Amino acid sequence: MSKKVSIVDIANSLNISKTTVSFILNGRAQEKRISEELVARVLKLVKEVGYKPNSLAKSLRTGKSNIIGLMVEDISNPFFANIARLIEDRAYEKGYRIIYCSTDNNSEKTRDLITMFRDRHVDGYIMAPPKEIEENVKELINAGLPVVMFDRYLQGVDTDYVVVDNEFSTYNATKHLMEQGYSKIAFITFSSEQSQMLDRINGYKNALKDSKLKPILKEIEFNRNESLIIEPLTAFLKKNQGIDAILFGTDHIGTCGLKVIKQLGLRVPNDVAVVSFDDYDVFKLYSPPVSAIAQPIEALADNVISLMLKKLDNNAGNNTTQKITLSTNLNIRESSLQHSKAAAE
Amino acid sequence: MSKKVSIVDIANSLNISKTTVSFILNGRAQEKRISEELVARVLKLVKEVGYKPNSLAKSLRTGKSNIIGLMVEDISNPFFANIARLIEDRAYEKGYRIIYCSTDNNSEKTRDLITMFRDRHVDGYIMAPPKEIEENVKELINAGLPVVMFDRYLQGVDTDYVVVDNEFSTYNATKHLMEQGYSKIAFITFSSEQSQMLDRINGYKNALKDSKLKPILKEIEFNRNESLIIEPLTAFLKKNQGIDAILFGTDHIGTCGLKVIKQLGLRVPNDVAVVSFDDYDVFKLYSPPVSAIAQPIEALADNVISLMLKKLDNNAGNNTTQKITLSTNLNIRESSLQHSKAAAE
DNA sequence: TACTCATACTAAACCGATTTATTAAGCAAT
DNA sequence: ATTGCTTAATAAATCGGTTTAGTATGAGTA
Repeated sequence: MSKKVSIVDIANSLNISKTTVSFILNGRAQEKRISEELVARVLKLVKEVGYKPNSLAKSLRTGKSNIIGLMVEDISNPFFANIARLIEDRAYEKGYRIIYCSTDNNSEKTRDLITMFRDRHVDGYIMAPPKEIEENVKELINAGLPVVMFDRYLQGVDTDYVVVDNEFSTYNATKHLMEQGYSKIAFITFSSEQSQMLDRINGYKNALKDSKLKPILKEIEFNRNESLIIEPLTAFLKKNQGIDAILFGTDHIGTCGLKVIKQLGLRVPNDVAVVSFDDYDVFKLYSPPVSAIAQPIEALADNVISLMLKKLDNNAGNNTTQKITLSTNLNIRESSLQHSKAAAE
Repeated sequence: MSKKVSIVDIANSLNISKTTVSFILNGRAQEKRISEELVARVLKLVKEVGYKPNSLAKSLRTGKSNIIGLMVEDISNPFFANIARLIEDRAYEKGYRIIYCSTDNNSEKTRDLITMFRDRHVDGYIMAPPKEIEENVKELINAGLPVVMFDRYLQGVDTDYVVVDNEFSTYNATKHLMEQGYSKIAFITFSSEQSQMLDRINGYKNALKDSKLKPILKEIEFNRNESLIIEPLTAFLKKNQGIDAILFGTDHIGTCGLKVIKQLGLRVPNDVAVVSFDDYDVFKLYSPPVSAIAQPIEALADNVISLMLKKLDNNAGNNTTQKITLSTNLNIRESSLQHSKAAAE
């Protein structure tokens, strides 16, 4: 019905120029020596008719949008959903809005999304990057656009990022299992060449190396269809019956793993001990409760958004990058306790 | 570096008018009788330099953005995260992008978000609405903007929506508990005046009424801080020790409920049987597995996006609204089976 | 009186597209 | 030779803001 008021309508109503209105609304009244009396009249009318500047037009002219693009692997994954939520909250407080989307770790789709973000003039990019987008990210950086990564980073691309100490986390969790008397410890995870996963694998291997134990590594192809994860997992566990402990690489694979373990009727920890990366309701509520490597989600989100806001502030300024590594917390629960011949019976 | 090419650059390079370029790129070359030879030359150059129209400018002129605004209660809640993900996928296939955000069931924030969406010219609104935004939604509809609701709807606002048969779902679940021999059945849920919750409560009450049992209804204030949910829940369960079964109103309250039950050392289903609305990994993996009312998430998302795309297509067209109600599935698991004095011992 | 300078605004260009209205050239018919 | 009709293209207006460059007015001063 009422076809939204524009800045021209405001100007005409008061018989003044839209320039003046613009200056007033952008807080440049003093600088431009506009009389306090006129400022008051303009603000009054603006409030009365509920005028809001069209941010599209604004963005077109200024090149700024007050929107931050956030790319996660999969928004339906609890880890990413929670981080996204916290980032959204912090950004909102600072007057920024978030557009988010899931990359599915698909490089092609991600490139597509980057161009979409780009021509929507988003002010900054926060991402958990898939592989093979190094060149695209470099382009962004060369164009002077702020980029912050989290969860993982791209080798050879100099950006700010916030990650956790993945290598130590799995090292520590594996050590814990060894201390509890387990020796045939498997690491099951999604196959990936991403930094975080390579680090997790290294941590696991190094811990075993200390005691000259052999790694048992199983990598599973990610698939949105859960049964395609459960299937190879089941096959693997059926075959490798010597395994006495499993470390899962992410919450999702851990959850699937528990389903398989349950289905196979294995007792935890008597038949097999379990530790998973990422803490999650499922692990806390499982019987017995499952030990987990908890990532500091709030701190992650806080650091990510702080870095981004800092970069947005001094847009021209220094281009030193910050690389932040946070530590995790190993929450030890019953699923990974005492394994000895005596205790096992 | 290279300051993005615009339509003028393309036009100048070929010594033609930008109008011509625009017509060609929008598939109006035939209609505008532009020679095939010129069309070819333009398309060639466009591909060569990788020109992409600035969608901000496009939106400003056309009023269309190819963006759909999606407002959920909380993106970190698995039910909403999953729906959001499915909707995002479907929309993406059709060339639409999604901006989503969490309302927190906060009417003030939601109004704010609506204005933000509005001046970003989103083409359509998909929402799980909080209360007291009837007027704002009516405004959208009056302005001819497509609105589709899901999970719940607003009394007195005539929009398309997709919901599940909440009333029958809880009726059915309650009946199931009664058939299994439970008689002191509590319904625990977040307090809310929203349609879906009122229906769930009604279904529960009606089932009890059939057998002249007394309802035991506990409503808990939602809070992002989990301990503020756990606390009153614990108090309630400690006080009402006669309860032999609980029906939880959502996945979140159900998860919290399980934490409390575990903490209090109650056995399921011997001390207390459990059924929850929403199916969720936690329920499938719990020991014993928890019975749940599964919403047809894919069907929900499919219907929502289909309705939206249909409305976007015939933007002018008919304004009949469609109200779709889907049925749920009661997945019966051990947590709600056989209760009798004999079986209980 | 003429010249400078501050004050208080404003006209017009611009961002990058779409869309409306118009035109120039060529040809056929009157 | 004029009119009329295609064809093939374009100039200019528009969307709704911001920003640059400029103007009208009156007071102060040499």
